[in-house]
Amino acid sequence: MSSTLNNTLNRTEQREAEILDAAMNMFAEEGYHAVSTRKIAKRAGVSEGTLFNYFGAKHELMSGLLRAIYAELTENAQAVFRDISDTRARLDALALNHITVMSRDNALFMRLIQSYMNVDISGYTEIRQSVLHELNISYAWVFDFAVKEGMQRGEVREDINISALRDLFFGGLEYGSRSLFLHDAFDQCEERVASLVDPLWQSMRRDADPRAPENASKLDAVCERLESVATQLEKLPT
Amino acid sequence: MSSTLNNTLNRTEQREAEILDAAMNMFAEEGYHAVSTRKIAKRAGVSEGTLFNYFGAKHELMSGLLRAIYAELTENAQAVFRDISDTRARLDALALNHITVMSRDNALFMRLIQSYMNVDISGYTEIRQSVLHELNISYAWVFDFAVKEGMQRGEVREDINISALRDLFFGGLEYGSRSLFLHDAFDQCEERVASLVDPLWQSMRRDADPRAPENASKLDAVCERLESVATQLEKLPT
Amino acid sequence: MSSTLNNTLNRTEQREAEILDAAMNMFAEEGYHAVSTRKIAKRAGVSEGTLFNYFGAKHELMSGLLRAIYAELTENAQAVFRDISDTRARLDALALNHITVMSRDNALFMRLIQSYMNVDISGYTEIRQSVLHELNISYAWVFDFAVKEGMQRGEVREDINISALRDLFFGGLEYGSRSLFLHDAFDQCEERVASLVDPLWQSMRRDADPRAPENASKLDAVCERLESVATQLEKLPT
Amino acid sequence: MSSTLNNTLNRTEQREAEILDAAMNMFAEEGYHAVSTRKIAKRAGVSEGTLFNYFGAKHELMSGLLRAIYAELTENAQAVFRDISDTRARLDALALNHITVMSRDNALFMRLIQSYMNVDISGYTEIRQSVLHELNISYAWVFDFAVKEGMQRGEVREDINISALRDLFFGGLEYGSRSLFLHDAFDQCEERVASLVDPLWQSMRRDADPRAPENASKLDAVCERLESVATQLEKLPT
DNA sequence: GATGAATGAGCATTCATTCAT
DNA sequence: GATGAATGAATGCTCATTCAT
Repeated sequence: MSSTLNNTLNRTEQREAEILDAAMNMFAEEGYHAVSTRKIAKRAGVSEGTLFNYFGAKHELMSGLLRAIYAELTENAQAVFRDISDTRARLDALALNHITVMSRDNALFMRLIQSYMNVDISGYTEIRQSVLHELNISYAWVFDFAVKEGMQRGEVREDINISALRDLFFGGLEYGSRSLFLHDAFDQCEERVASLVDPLWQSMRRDADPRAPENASKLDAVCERLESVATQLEKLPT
Repeated sequence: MSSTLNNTLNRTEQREAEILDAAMNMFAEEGYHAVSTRKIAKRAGVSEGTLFNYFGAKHELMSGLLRAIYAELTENAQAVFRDISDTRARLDALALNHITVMSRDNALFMRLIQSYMNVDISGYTEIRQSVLHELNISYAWVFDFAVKEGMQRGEVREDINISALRDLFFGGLEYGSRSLFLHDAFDQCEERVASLVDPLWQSMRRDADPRAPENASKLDAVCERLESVATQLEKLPT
Repeated sequence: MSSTLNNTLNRTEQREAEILDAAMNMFAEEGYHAVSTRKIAKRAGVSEGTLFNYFGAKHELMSGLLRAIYAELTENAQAVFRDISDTRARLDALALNHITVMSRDNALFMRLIQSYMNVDISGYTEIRQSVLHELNISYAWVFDFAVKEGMQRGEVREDINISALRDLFFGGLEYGSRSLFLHDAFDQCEERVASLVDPLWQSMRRDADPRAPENASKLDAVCERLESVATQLEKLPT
Repeated sequence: MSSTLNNTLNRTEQREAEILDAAMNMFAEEGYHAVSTRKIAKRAGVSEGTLFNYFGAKHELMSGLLRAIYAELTENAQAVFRDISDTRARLDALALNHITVMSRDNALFMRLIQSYMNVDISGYTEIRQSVLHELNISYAWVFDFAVKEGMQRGEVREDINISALRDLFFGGLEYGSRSLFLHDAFDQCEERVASLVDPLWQSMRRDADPRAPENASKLDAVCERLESVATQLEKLPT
């Protein structure tokens, strides 16, 4: 994370990044509520007073963190759109980006998010105003954008339920990320990403499903046979 | 929840259910850390001492709750297997069950789960021993069971990545549930469930995908052709 | 202790003894404040309610215990007076009795006493009314009695400070007992008792100090010599 | 105690001393368990938070106190060794120091010690590691040092049981201190100290005991006799 | 006589936050 | 700008004791 947040700037920005970095690691390791501002300050090498000079409240550390992470996620996504134009390849790249960022620093990002639900939201009615929700919404755009461009290019069908596919996409990635973590299997990240994206892609792509090769070829065989029968019939004298 | 936990029993079981009920609602409304044992006791109409006589620690309220919910989920799943044998129909029913239980009582179950991640798990290394994880694992069986039986009956292909599909299934349901909540759209629960299950089902079912547009048009063409052939044949002198 | 407190009687006395026995062991092992009435009841195999039926308050368990122990101490002391008449031998026997009772059951009696200071006495002004003080006073009689009888028989000097010697006697035994405990040396109990009593005995016994044999015989020699010189001088014609 | 701990220092040391002072008095008056940190903080004029900023736990107040007291005891003892060289005089001075420190501030030091046994030690097996034990051991050196130097100078016999005498010394002082307290007799402190040390000194000193009454009267007789003889000799014609 | 569920005041300790220096 | 001592409300939990059954 250091490398991400600490891109050298002036002194105060440096400090801010150090504090955020410390908070990031500690929240991830122990959870939001288990970490005191005292400990964060100590780990960041500043006094408690200074910490509160930079971030007016503990929960602002959390928002700061989330913003930084979503910023990174979004930045990477933009690069994906710039560099890749095939829709399927874009989805793979977005998924890989998501799961990679979420899993970096010991695979603890999801912990942050989950911690935050309790911090930021003190009643479900408030969820709509939460920082997390706002970020989530604005980031979810990434999936929608890829899919809609795919439609325009004719790669993606128009009659899909985009909202359901989005939920499958992000939900699947979150669970998938957890699975990888639990099996210490981050080296299989790419295969897993492919396995997750594949079913979604099949259900949204315009072209025939190459996944039903058996049926397809059966159908082909039938058609062929039928064709020859028909041809023969047509040749018959009436 | 009340209706679920309070099936009349003896006095102490009644009490236990009342406390669990109060805890359930308050955790859901305000989050685990935001609710004190004091408040839970008051809401349950007992003294704090009594609360701790029933549940030795605050986090045991949480485990108690989770266990109760997973028990219900599992029980319902068993009914699904008993009453339905078609695999696709089973997946729909399991998904509906999941999303229904998760959403009941103000749609806050997911909140509980997420709260719990921070309670139960104070370092990621511990996740494997957590109550939540244990329950999750033992419940996830439900998806695997449906799929494997589907394979035995020849309804489901054998070459699927069951783990990835499972993550998509539960992750998608979790996000889907959140979406429904955010749009106050629980009345569209069934459609949404169908939309979520559909892509997964398409990618695992054995038969050709009738949805695949290419095949569909091919099939249409074949049918048309066949029709005309048949017509001609009928005109043949016998 | 069981054997001491449980001399079979009727049912309720039996119960009372069982509770006292449990309390004794637990107070000794963990200290008065570290043991709850719940735990004592459980160890004694009765309900909490029953415990309070027998002993109206927790601190009465303590008084009960102390009374039982002092009763035993006193009883043993009476046997000493009955069976032994030599004062030095009596002091040795009393000391041995004291240190033995104090050390029995894992050498934890002193723990009880010390615990009790804090229980019973909530201000130093109250010490005079405490059960412990009362028992202490009435038991301290044992030392005074031995010494005073020794005086009457001429074995003990009349000009001693009996109060100071008593403090040395009991204080020395308490510390001595602790020393034995700390060195796991209860097998050397008798030697230690002798070493403790000896200095006190020397300072109170009437007869010449056999410890200063050198000086004593020197004095005898001088006296003898002087006597003969004097006798000779008296015989001289003036 | 105020005078001892508050020797003006900087602000925080001052505060620390104030808290320790409050704790000292309250523990002494009411006992460790009967005093809450709330009350101590109030008496010290600080908030509870501050109290815990200075002393991380209640029991550290106790250790802090004990350390301060033993430090004073040890310091005074060193002065005794510096200023006095006669062994008997040293023992008297050490005893007076001990009983004075123990009795200061309402004669409650022993209360502290005894309280502490229960705080620090939750099973007898732990006694050896307790702060109190450690302090006790390191302070007991004071007696041993005096006695061993006495041996080197030939004032003290070599065949004594130093451990037994040490137990009599400290045990006697503890009980003696209690006696003085119970009789409101601290003005007789010095006589009492002499009475306590005397028996011990007699049993360890090298020279004959001039106190032995028998010898004394014999000596008186001899002196008388010698006087008369001398008188007669003076009358002799030279 | 025995039980054990219920009580609620009390406890040690934590923590985000402030503010004088 | 930085500090860190000070705060005090709040927290999870314990426990001796009571009393309806």
